[in-house]
Amino acid sequence: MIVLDYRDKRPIYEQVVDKLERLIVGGALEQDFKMPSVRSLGMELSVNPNTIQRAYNQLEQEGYLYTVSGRGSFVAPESEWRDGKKHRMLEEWKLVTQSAREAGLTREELVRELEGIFEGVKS
Amino acid sequence: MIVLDYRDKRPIYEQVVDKLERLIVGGALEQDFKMPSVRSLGMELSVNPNTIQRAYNQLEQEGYLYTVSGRGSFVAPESEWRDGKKHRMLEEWKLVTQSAREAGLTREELVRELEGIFEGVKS
Amino acid sequence: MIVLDYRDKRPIYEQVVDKLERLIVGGALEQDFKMPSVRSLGMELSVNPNTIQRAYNQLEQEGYLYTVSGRGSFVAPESEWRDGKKHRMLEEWKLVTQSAREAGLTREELVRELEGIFEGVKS
Amino acid sequence: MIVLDYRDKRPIYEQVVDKLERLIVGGALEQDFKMPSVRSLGMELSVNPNTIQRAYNQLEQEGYLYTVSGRGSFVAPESEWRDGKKHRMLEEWKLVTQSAREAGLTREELVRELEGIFEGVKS
DNA sequence: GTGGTCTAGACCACA
DNA sequence: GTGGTCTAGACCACA
Repeated sequence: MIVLDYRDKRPIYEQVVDKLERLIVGGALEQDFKMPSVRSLGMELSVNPNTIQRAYNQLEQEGYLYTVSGRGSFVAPESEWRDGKKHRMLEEWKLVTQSAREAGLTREELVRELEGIFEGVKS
Repeated sequence: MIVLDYRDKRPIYEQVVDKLERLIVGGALEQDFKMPSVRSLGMELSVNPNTIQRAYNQLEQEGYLYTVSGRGSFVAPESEWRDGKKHRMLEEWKLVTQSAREAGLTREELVRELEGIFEGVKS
Repeated sequence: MIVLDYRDKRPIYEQVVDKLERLIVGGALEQDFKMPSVRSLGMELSVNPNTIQRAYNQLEQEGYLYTVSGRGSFVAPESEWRDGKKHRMLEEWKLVTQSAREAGLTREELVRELEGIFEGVKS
Repeated sequence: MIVLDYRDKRPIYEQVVDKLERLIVGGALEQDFKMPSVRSLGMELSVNPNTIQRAYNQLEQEGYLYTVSGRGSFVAPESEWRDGKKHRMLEEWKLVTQSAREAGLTREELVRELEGIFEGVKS
């Protein structure tokens, strides 16, 4: 399901959050999909269950998961997280773009890169 | 010269690096400008000189400062850091833009924001 | 694991970097080998953990180690450092050879020494 | 006579030693040439006379200069420093070559570089 | 005075 | 337990 990169400097729980978030945003995990238990995912990744729990908690807080006590964690409907995610990404993107401008990158360069990244994507 | 944000969760030395880097990249500190000594800047920010030292070290490593032992630290010529900075910013920008696309932001939205950010800037 | 030379005028952290680098380059420490913690190596060498930390940081920056926060530091795969190391060594070697030439050493003398150093080594 | 590089990390007195040594070894300063006074050279380089004094002391110790009290410092005859210099350079060269070998550089690579460095030099 | 190194000791996040 | 950060304080080389 996920592969951790031990050479990544971010804490493990954050990597887990990131990977799972991508799977959900990318549509690989559908609404109401039952997530593996913290224990079993911990086993699979050779990671302490506490670490998985922490990741699940954060995902729940950001609206990606919902928990039914005694039953487990499930993927939340897109409406729960879609706007928050888009909004946060846009804010981050604006900050980075601002910094890019200050570092001397031009509008033309960035537009060109943008075209490359969106190539073949229907908006 | 700079103001620390104690709500920022990043370590102090990293904030100092970031602020000073912005001042140098933004042109507020010119080539060969003598930086305050680690002791005096430490006093000014109510921070241990070692912490400032660490920031200066990192800035030197990234080409923003050069140090003459026993004399002080000075702002390096733009040629030392310009290209590295642009390159690193572009790489970061591409990653964030990629993530923005995955979060559902469209080319049109990003181009519109781009225009806003570069408004009135001659490329 | 290593022995410090207190007559050496280089700073301790640099000696530690040097010794560990040799162990890694020489193959004595294999990929993914778990390095001793900064605390335990500090104890062993009667040196402050901060000093070891500094050495580990530098080794990480040069690609010899990778760190998993809360787990420890590990030897990075050879691919991470091999090329950089060879390149830096070659540059240093060229400078020293240039100086040797200026000091009056001849091509013949140096080739002879070279043969001695590479004696019995299959290229 | 000499130009200092303030971005060089070595202490200034060491740079001065190095530059003057090169001038002497390279034959630009002949035997018994009267060196400028520490004061005047200090003025010329915008450097404290103490720093120059320190450089002169070291050069005297290595046999490059001799001092006649009240008269000044003079370039020593080649016989005073030639062998020591060659010997020290050869030792350093052997160490660096040994390290180059350990880093994976081959005899063939080094011989090729050697030919480049000695190109057109009569031994 | 200035940067560079080091120690002892503390507290934190993470696992 | 492990690395990461920070402080207070010390001593050194260099200028």
